Amino acid sequence: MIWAFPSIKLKNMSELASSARSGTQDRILAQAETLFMVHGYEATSLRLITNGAGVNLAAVNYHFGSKEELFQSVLTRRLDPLNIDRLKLLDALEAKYAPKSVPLSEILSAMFLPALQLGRDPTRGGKNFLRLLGRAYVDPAPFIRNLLSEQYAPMISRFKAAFGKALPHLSRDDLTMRLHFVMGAMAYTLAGTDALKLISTINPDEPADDSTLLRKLAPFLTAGLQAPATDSLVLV
Amino acid sequence: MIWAFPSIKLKNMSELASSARSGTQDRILAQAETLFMVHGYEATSLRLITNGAGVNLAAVNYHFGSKEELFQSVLTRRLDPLNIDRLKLLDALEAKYAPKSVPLSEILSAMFLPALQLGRDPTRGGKNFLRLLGRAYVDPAPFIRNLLSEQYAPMISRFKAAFGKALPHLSRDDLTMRLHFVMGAMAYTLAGTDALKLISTINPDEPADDSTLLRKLAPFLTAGLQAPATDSLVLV
DNA sequence: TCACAATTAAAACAGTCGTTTGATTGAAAC
DNA sequence: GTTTCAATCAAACGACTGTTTTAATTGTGA
Repeated sequence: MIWAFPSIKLKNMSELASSARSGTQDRILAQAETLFMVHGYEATSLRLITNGAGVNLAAVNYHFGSKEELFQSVLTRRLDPLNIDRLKLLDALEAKYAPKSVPLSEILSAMFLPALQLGRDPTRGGKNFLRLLGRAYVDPAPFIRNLLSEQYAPMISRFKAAFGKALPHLSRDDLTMRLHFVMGAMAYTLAGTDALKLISTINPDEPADDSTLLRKLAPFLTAGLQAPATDSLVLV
Repeated sequence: MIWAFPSIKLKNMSELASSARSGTQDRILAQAETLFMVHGYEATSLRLITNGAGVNLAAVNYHFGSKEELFQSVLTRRLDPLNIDRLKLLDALEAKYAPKSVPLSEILSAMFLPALQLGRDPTRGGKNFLRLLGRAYVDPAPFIRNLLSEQYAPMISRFKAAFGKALPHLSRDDLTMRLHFVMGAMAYTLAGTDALKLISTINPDEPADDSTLLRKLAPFLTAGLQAPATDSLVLV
């Protein structure tokens, strides 16, 4: 193996331009994004990706090193900018309301609006990537779990602090669990329209698009987060 | 192939007893339940299952027919009784409150209490099965999606009607979406404690067990379902 | 004890998997 | 014009996949 990651070993500007010009990396990433979304990580083979992208099988290992690193590249190239956008919005909100807490609905907006915009922008992955993200949240593969927790740790801790400030009546553990529920509802919503069939046959003429779903999700989560902290179930 | 499913071809009572006595089917089911839970369907090989169960590799195809049918057996042997319990509770509630609607928190109890009891009963799968179920909800494999929707269709439609009666202010589509969120939060909660690491480092001395999580989930969902139906996000 | 079925066992089947190798291409660099 | 090196290619690597086959073994009713 001479260079596992030739695209990283950039000596000058012309090489940067040429590596971007070739397009095989982008074709691989685009095809992998779609196939990982449809079939999941394990069930997607490199031959399926490379055939669909019209490139040689060895191109994945040459450009990305391994299948796991390809998946990581697929995820981070969209997720990094998304989380940066989220934190920028939260920064602006906290500056605006300081020293008071940011209203709950506004914190949720800071989480959702960047995802909504990304979902409507095909050049940034669009709906495909949102679904891939939702599936990644619940994938059992250890390297995906580690990848996501590293990728999300800074963003989540910032938002958790903001939520805690806006919801002073919740204990630390209660807040943790409720954020868990928020992530779950969001991940499941992103993960797939086909999962909707579980609940009911929705009107096929006007399919519930992802942006509608996300908009409907916000008031649901706001009310859930604001609920009193008492247990409502009597255990048997 | 003489008999693909010998356990189904039951000629008399003694044969039923002997097939249950052998124990290799049960050992396969137990091991498969654990491994499918930990690694997911695709990443779990039959050799991993049979080695762990201490049985011959061919035993899976002999007793269950195929890997997919093994997974189906793992799922349905727990899920069928669970959903029957849920519907029994809902029946009792509707009889008690008829002709008025069942209170929201009671409907949610009918969904959660049977799952809570199952989660605490190791002889019925316990926590392992609950996590397996949470993962199955979001597995991309088509046969798992079909399996679940068939398995859940009657239960969901009954509960959806009850929810609709208790939440008359919601349109049909809004109700559908909110039930979608409910299922998502529940699936994500069941799917894994390790997913909690995403949100925060929870106190390792007192790990949030599944029953606590489910009890905390109910007030969250109750408030979310009762939220007004207006969109709270201004789109850009 | 015999016969017959149910079950288990070892081995091979025909593929697919991710990855690596070695040769070939093509375009800059000197 | 030669050198150089990233990029691409076909081909093969060894390991693993779910499934099937064939044989041996077991347990049970006649």
